[in-house]
Amino acid sequence: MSPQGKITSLDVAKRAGVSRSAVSRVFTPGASVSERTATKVREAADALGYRPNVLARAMLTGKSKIIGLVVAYLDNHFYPTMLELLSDALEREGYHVLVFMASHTANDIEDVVSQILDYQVDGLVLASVALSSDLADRCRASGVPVVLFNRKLETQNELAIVSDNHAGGRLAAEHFVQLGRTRIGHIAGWEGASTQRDREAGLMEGLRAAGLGLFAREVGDFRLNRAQDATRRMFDTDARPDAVFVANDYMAFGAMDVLRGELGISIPEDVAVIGFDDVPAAGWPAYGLTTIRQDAAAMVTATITALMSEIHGEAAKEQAPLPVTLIKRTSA
Amino acid sequence: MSPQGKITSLDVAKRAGVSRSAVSRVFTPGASVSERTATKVREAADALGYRPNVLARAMLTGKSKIIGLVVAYLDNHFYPTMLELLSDALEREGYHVLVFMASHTANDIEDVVSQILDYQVDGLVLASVALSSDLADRCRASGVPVVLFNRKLETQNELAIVSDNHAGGRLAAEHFVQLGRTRIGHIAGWEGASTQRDREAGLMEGLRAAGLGLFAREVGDFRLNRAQDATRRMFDTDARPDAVFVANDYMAFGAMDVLRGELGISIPEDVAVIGFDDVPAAGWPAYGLTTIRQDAAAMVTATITALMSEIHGEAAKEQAPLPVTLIKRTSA
DNA sequence: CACTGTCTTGCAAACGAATGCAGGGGGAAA
DNA sequence: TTTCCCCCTGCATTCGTTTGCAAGACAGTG
Repeated sequence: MSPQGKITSLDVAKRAGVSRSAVSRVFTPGASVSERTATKVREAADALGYRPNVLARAMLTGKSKIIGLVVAYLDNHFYPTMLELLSDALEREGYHVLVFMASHTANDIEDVVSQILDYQVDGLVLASVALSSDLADRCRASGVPVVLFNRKLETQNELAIVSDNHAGGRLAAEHFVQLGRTRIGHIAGWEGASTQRDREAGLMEGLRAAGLGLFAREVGDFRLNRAQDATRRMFDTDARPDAVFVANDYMAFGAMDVLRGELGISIPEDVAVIGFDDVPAAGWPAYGLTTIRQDAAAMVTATITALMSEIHGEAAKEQAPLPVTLIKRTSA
Repeated sequence: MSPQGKITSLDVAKRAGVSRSAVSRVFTPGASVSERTATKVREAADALGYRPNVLARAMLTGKSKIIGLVVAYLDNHFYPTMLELLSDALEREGYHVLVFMASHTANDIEDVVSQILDYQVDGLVLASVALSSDLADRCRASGVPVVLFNRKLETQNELAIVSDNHAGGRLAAEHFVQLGRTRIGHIAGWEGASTQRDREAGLMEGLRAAGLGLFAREVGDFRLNRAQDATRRMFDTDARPDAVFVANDYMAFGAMDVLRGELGISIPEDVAVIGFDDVPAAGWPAYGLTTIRQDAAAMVTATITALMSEIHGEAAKEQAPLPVTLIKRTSA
């Protein structure tokens, strides 16, 4: 009970009249301790306010019980939601989340991942972050399981948890067609993202099936103001689309604001809008955004399942894309 | 260069033909190493892909370079924003953020904080989380600096970073008065929160100064659906308010949705609405929410300054509440 | 009473790096 | 050339745990 310094297992051991090993065993589930010493130790520990030092344990066991999360966009509400679900679920498993922002430049991911590995994380979740192949190798080399969240790599055989983005794009196309729309525009996200490519490919396939082509296309890079600019460009013409598929809800909000607020276009009468994700705000009446829902909870569950399998040595099996649903609201 | 196992400083030392100490010193800024061995070591380290183990270093130095963050509401976009700023700024200082959700029950904060301390964090940020006084003591006892973010404790002398919530409430009142509104309602947040109390006290003071009282009051607990219920209750009467001060933007969105969508009330003609925080969505045309802006960046900066002072042993000086601004948009 | 088997428990060696201390080497000054 | 001093470097200890190993305790059985 040093006034300022930490109390160690040795302090507890002394007070309980046992060895450090005994103390350790009391706090190690499944270790062999008699009930008598266990209570003695627990009493001493409580009295002193002792708790095992996770870092010291981590050194020895090689398990830090921390999962690194690299996340790029926190302004798109899909990711805070995901973070909350992930953190909650991991806490239940005795893990915790160390957050790393990759917001700045694109190629500092290298640095970021290096820093994470320095913390001896037990696993790594990369949320909507592109991973270079040599970086992937480095991670594998250091034996840390990596899961890509909402992004996949064609070239690598990394674990990737994604929704069926292709099907989602196709659903959007089909809904537009069913509404009788023919001049369909697309506001794309960042073109380096697999999600973007898949969603757009699905859209194109759906249009083609109805004998249609893409009427207009602009890039919004998954950023709000870029999406707004994209919208302005797309509608600065006489031949305007009568429907727009926006690659995610976040950008769709920006697009709707421009359409309604700046251009006086009414939704869905003049232009129907469909987004992707189904973030909470999509359901708020101010937007009433028709969208393709990704099941964030299922994605997180799948992420954790995969992570835990890998951590426990069983190679996680490839995860099929998770199903998406068309949520009809007022914007289309 | 063991195929799977970690490479340690010993591996690098062998390859470079020096001792472990030399390697350590190369990676310790300010240590005494000759340029010649430094390059030798760096070469060997690069070749092997060596990076110092942060956990091992942490044990010895007592500095883990990790900051714990406990956060309750991630659905209110003020907090993701804050998290992004905080994480970015801390990364710049060489720290990282370990996230803990306190979303569930109220009294598991005890557990949560204990768990955090197990990780030997260098500091602790509690965002909109109430801290019992004995818990505060335990933190102090373990020598971990604690900063309360957006919440303060009357009884304790904990470091607390808050905006001038009182002034904010008063600004809202004054703006309503200036607009000629007289029947002013208030949708309160969680009543245990100091922010709520201060904002309401400021509102009341402002009203009183104009010879007014509160016309209606309901509690929304900082939750969206509770705020919507609160709005329904408040307007389920013939004597309706002509202005509402909602304790944060997040609830204000819910209130506006109910007013416009369900009750057909127009904003600001029938009812003026003012929120608090100025989250990004408040500026989106769909809401155009007039609000009291908290400067999240300044709050984060102040948080980090305080934290770093305490970590480096200089007692951080008490931080005055940060100024707030009335942002006029279309809702009032 | 002796023997064997099952539980407990302490000892000591890890884990990977930082650092005080003392010794070695080299350069500069006389 | 000698002496002195400073700069580097290696040794060994330390941080707070876990865990294999072996010994001790104790009960059950013949």
